[in-house]
Amino acid sequence: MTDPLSKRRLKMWIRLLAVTRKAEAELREFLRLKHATTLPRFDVMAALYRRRDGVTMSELSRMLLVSNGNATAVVDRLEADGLVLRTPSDADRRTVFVALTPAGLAQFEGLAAEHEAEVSRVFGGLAEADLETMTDILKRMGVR
Amino acid sequence: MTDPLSKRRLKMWIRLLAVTRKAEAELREFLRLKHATTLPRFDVMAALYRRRDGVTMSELSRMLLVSNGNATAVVDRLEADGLVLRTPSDADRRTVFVALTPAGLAQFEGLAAEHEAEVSRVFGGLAEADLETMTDILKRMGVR
DNA sequence: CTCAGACATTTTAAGCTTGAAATTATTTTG
DNA sequence: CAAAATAATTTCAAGCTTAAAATGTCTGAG
Repeated sequence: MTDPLSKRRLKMWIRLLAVTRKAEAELREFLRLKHATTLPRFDVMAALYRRRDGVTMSELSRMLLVSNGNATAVVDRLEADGLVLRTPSDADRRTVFVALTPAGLAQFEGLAAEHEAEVSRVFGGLAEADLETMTDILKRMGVR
Repeated sequence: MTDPLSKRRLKMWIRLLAVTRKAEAELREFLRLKHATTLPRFDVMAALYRRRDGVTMSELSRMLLVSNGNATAVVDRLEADGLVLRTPSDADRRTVFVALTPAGLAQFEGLAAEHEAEVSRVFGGLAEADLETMTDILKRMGVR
């Protein structure tokens, strides 16, 4: 009666993908309507906020799990808007540090609290016990 | 000591996104290297396989949680490759049915088993109890 | 019957994303 | 030291994705 293991894994994956996409779509809409920005821009700014002293482009793309070409493009647009700044490294002239500008920091701080509230709303239907269990299992699933 | 609820929801979301992106990246690489295709193409073909008698463009984009413009673009490319076929509806000339061609069906059947094996590999590290728990909670989180 | 609104799809413009190639800089090693 | 390997970033072409506008079609209220 029970599906073979591989089929159950497949079904779990399909659900995982559906739930994630749904939540992503809601967050994207929130960022667009309420803050005229996008998820990739938010992700980059959040990474730069966590590492206030600056990160290299490579670190940034590793943190966000995106290609470095992608990081370049998003940072280009944020830089054009004056929200982030590139600074060449003195020690290694291949390396570039990226950091939030004061304007970027101010914008992000306004955004962060509302983003957290929105995430909380999106997952509001999830029972607290399930929340802890999920976090636990996801932790074990690791992002090595 | 414990974070407020909204912070815990945020942390869960960040982990959920990371795990999903990691798995997606592995599947994308698998499809590209072993089968010279992409995840969006696979997703469309899988949807058409599940509904062998054909679906409309609107149904397709709802099934995949993507915009209808997006569905149009992916179907365009699959159609150019002879893997899917559009058929105008007799009853309603606004409507178009999309279905796998025999070539598309053949390709997908070859793909599906290997895809399932790959998903199984990607989530191989997940204990069976955790797998069931995840599926359960994801089901409750619903994709209303 | 008609035409205003609803509906299904495509088109468009802009941004996102990727993998690969190109560029520039550093490090290793013969 | 010079050449080769490695590394960080950008550029490129192609495909993905979205929201909004455009196009063509249908339906029902008057």
